[in-house]
Amino acid sequence: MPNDSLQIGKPARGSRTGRPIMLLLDQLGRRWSLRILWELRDKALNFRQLQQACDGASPSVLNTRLRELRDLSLVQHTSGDGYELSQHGRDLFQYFAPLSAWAEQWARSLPPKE
Amino acid sequence: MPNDSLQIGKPARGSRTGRPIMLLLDQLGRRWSLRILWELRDKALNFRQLQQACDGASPSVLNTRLRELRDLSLVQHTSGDGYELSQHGRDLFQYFAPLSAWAEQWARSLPPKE
DNA sequence: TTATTTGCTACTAATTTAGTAGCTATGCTT
DNA sequence: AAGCATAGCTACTAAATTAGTAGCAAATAA
Repeated sequence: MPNDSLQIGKPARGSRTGRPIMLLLDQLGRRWSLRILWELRDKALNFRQLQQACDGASPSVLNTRLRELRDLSLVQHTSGDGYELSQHGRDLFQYFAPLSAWAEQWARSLPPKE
Repeated sequence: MPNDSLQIGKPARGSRTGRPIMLLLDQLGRRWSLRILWELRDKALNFRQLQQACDGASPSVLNTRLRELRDLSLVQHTSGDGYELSQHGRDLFQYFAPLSAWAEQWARSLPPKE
């Protein structure tokens, strides 16, 4: 089982530097990463609940993404409640929390049919 | 030329709702999206400069991504300077600006070799 | 013991992205 | 005007990622 998780120091996919911000942008740019953090924002979800919350994302990608996010200490798996944001995950989420409101405004200003 | 850009109201890839936040998370979860916004954060870059800044991302994806981001009014193409963040793009970037510093802290706290 | 739930793994198909080449339009420069 | 350079791509194939479906093993519940 190959582990393709990102690592500090080890350059991210398509980045030669390995700088933390690049690592982060790379990870968040992988499909379902942001969504997972979003769905776990205020409650733990078990694997299948999370899968549903993510519109039925396939278990293989979801599992891969969860492994990566756990490796990066953004998500953790508890025995009782399933998956939840770790302390780092919650810290990070602070920055994204306002995005929902922002997106509503933004969307209203977009030209229709687009 | 098929246009696969995301649209408000039209559900995002893998989302049935079409809610703006889902649209946004979907777009930002596409490869190079976040990176492009990041690289354009404080200066305009022309196509090839942007390509270099993005570690040589292939022109085909880059162009696709730029088209999507332009459709979503996050990036704009000026005749003189190339690509730059639009007003919306700059607004959005505000939320990401602190991530670099955050990522540095986060990285330090990660277990080594991981 | 049997059934359910949970967290996956395995596999193939489809889609996305990478990588490379090169075309077109525009603007120099000579 | 002819040639060269630059910018913004398009086209194409190959590789990698993600989707979609089936189902298994361990833990829990009945």
